[in-house]
Amino acid sequence: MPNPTSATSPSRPVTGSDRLWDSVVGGDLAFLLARANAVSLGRANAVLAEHGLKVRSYSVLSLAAGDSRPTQRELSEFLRLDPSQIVSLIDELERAGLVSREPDPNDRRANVVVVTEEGRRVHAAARAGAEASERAMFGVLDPDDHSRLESVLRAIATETPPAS
Amino acid sequence: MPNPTSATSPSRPVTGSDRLWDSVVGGDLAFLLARANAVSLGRANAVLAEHGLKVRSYSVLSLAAGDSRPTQRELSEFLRLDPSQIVSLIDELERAGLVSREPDPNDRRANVVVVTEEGRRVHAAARAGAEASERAMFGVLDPDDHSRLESVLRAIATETPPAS
DNA sequence: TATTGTTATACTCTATAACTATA
DNA sequence: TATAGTTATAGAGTATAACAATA
Repeated sequence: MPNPTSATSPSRPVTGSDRLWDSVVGGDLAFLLARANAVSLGRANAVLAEHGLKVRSYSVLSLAAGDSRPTQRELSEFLRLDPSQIVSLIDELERAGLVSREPDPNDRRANVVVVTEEGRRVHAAARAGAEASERAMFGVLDPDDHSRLESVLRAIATETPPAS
Repeated sequence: MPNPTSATSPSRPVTGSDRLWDSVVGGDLAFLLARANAVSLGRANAVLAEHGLKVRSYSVLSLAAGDSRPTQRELSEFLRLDPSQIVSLIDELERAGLVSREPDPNDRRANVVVVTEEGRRVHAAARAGAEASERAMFGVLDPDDHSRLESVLRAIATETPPAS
């Protein structure tokens, strides 16, 4: 399979390194996945920065805004982040007045994360931006391809991690 | 769309955080992309570790093994890593005797990275492992879905990065 | 004894700037 | 004046262990 960039992105200034696409890694799905993710992450962070958020804090805010009253432990499991990282993310969101910690009535060890009114407003605005950015990347897909991509990614994403 | 993990990964122990899939992020393509990439990266690193490599060093080794004699600058551009990161990656590979730096006859400022015989052997073995691991993840796709996924990812991956 | 949130620490990654030798 | 490789450094991100309160 010959140089794919020249076919898919003809307007981009061609650099000398484009010839390296003709290598093993160039056709590697894992490599493309990493690349695509980097682009996606960069765009999302750029959009979210306008709302004082990053992908991480936006994820936590979204989950809090879902009114499911997650505990920090649940956030940690779901986002696959260490509990200590959740602490700093919530500290940050709490300082910004977007969420607050409430004691879990079922377990006095646990905190439950709830969104504030301000948090709801910021989340709504940030979500609109994030979705627009997502449409800019994935919107070209017809609904069929879109749902196919979603199910493929979900299948990989929900595979149990390497049994270490 | 209700809890997808229970549908796609029924054997995984169900944790309390699975209920959070019913949130905005749960259906977010960017989120799924990040997850899928994390899984893919983790598996690749686990496999490559058996050969003393990581994804980064394997990529450099692969490009060197492609006999295209890339300069460090080209590797930096292609892999989107800072030139200084390429330096340490090549230092590492050179110490392990897998690649060597040769002066570029066309430009005395530049080095060209070439694979050694030992590097070729290690690369062949590592590549076999990496491809097996890739088949374990993506092999379930029929050829049609496989090429569709490849073209979608490539399209996103080769988009020009956010015009900062 | 085990678990939740927390703190502290160290280690990897990433980004930036400066320097040299060439162009 | 600009570019290739290198070095140094600081920041972000990540992983680990320990601790107090609670289960």
